[in-house]
Amino acid sequence: MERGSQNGEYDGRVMTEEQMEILRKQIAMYAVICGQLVSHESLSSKLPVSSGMNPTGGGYFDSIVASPSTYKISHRHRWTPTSMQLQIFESIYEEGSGTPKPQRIKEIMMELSQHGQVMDKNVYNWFQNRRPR
Amino acid sequence: MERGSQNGEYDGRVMTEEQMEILRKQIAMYAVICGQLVSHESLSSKLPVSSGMNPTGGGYFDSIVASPSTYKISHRHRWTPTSMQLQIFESIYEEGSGTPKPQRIKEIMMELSQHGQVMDKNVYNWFQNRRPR
DNA sequence: GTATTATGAATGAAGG
DNA sequence: CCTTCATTCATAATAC
Repeated sequence: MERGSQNGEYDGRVMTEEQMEILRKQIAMYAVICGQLVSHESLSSKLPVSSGMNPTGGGYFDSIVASPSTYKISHRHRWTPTSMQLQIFESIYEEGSGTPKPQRIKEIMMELSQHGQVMDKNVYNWFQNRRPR
Repeated sequence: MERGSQNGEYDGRVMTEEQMEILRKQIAMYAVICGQLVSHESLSSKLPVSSGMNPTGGGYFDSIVASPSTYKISHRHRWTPTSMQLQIFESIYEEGSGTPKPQRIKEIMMELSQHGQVMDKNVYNWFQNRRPR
């Protein structure tokens, strides 16, 4: 569907088919590895893939991003509101009543999307986080 | 359609942010599972088990997190399922309809406790939270 | 380039 | 169930 932008100034939602293919392969590889590990859990043998994953609690995306450098899809893992969106957020926040209802969230999202890409969840999270901090 | 451009337009977009998120979660989960299984093979004595260890109630990833020395893990205030428990949760969730009855909760808790400390309430909460999110 | 801070996001738990 | 709050984790932004 339309995402409300006429200016193409964001690139966070772009994924090429090459990148999708990498993801597919990674998932397939993990599936195979897990299957093998579950089946032969007691038959310890060295895994060929330890470089591909980062079990030390770190990045989800590292192994994806760590692919060939021709990808322009920079590290836009996390949404950041534009300054205009922030102003709107703040003014709505001022007028009241905590975290808006889902219907209201949707409306706010629609308004914000005039000023940059945004999803319902982003709006929800913003209000959830705004109050305590 | 041409889609060879690397100039910053999104003409090659074939995947939405939501879809990317799903893939990302899949990969993350596999990474955790693999990490857990690998640890289990080589460091089986360090796995959190039900034998009364881990009084803070969280198996968490302690066995796979090569914990940064500066981070204090000792007090974990909220329960976190181990990856093995998560697998069990998910498979039960797949076959089931909604939140289980108290008796069933108890059974599930017993099974899960083979893989880390857990209480009835944790199981209940997990099923309560699983659907909306 | 590395360390720190601010804040987006995920999720366990409580309340209605 | 659904909504709300608290805690924690991850990371973009910033300071060093």
